[in-house]
Amino acid sequence: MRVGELSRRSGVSVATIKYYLREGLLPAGERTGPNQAAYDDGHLRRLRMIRALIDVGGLSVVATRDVLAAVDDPDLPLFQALGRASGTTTTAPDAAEEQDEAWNEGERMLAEQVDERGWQVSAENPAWATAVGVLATYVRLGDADLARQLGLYMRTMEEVARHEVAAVVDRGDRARTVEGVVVGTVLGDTLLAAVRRLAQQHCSLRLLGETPPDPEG
Amino acid sequence: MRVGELSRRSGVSVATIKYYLREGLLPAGERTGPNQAAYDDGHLRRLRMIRALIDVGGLSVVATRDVLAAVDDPDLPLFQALGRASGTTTTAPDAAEEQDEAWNEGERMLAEQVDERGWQVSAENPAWATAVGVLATYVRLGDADLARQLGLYMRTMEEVARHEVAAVVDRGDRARTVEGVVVGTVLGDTLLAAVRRLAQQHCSLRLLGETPPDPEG
DNA sequence: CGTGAACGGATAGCTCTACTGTCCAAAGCT
DNA sequence: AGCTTTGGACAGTAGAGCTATCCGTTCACG
Repeated sequence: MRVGELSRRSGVSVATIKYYLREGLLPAGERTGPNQAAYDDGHLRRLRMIRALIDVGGLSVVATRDVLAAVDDPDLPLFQALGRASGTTTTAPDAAEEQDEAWNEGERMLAEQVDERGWQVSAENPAWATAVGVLATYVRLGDADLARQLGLYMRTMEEVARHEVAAVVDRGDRARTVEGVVVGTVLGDTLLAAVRRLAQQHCSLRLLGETPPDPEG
Repeated sequence: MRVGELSRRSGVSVATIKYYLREGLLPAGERTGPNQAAYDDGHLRRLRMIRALIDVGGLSVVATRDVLAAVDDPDLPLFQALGRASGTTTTAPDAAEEQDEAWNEGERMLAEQVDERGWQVSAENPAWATAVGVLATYVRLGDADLARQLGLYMRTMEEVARHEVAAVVDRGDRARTVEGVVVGTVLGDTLLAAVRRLAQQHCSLRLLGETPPDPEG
């Protein structure tokens, strides 16, 4: 198919498809002439993934490009492609921030918990800096007791991750597998956050007896 | 204190403080003359919160304004202020999207699980639409089996929410409590996502035996 | 074979967000 | 008195994410 059909079938405008081609999110079509190219179902699938990562996952165009590059790299260990994803999701802290007291306190908290739970993680994982940054922010805001939730978060996320990783091993096609992992991870963040809000509503109704927001009419 | 000191103590430039005042994120200082105003520690705390929500939580300026407005509204039930927060975090789906098959499928999945777990949540909660949107996206991408993780997510987030809600009830000052809840919820999303990445790395090393990314030198 | 739409490629322009800079007259400090 | 700072208004800026236009093919159809 050519770009017009790709546009019609994906719901993405031709101009935007051209933009994604320029930015390297979408691989070029197969050349069929000096200035003609053909696209296939792979391009269509890729395009739908791009829109999902951007619209639903909230990734930037650059982050999306990097994540997809990791998907396409056959040498990258599976979940490492994902560290890549998370690194592009959250902005890296500037060097200045890493030198203050709250940062050290946050890092201490995380290291302690990681050690206690016997997690095998590398400090190079961008998620490490992100987590420390959040904990440091709690400390700076004087809500350090919020950081006590860290143990709970680690316990529950370990269970989530165990299931997610287990659900992935039995697949065949690597490309499809990686795609599934990326989508599951990026969109999973959004889904988890939404489910958390629903759970909070449920639990606050249960425990605090706040009036339900439903006006019943 | 006046704006210069507020700037020095918060690390936010005077120009940006003026901008936040204009945009209604920061309440005006107490007038001490026709063109003079005084700010207090409350302003400083608020300013730090604004930076945390924007920089760490990833909220937009407008979303931050809305969340803070909910914090300031004494009539709003506690965790409903939060639904407000999540509503501004994720963009609402356009009406067109809600009419397609994948959307209905997603809504069916969520409703079934919510019913099964006996959750008391209202469909007006913006998190509902967000969750359905993610599930619908899974369906559209042909990764509907990812949606099977929904039960897992709901189970774990219920535990997280139960602890979070319980940790909140014993506080005294309502304003401080709401602040803590907002910070905990918004930054908690970021922290949970980062912890999930670390857990995924840990679990994938454990289960799949992928080589650790640490180059050891 | 002619003709009008669609194509790829390049480049310029647009809208929105989140600031940043400049100017002003009136305080404030010293 | 003289320099800085203030509150307030408003213009300008940089980057993100498209969108529009132009150009010289190329294709599809009569």
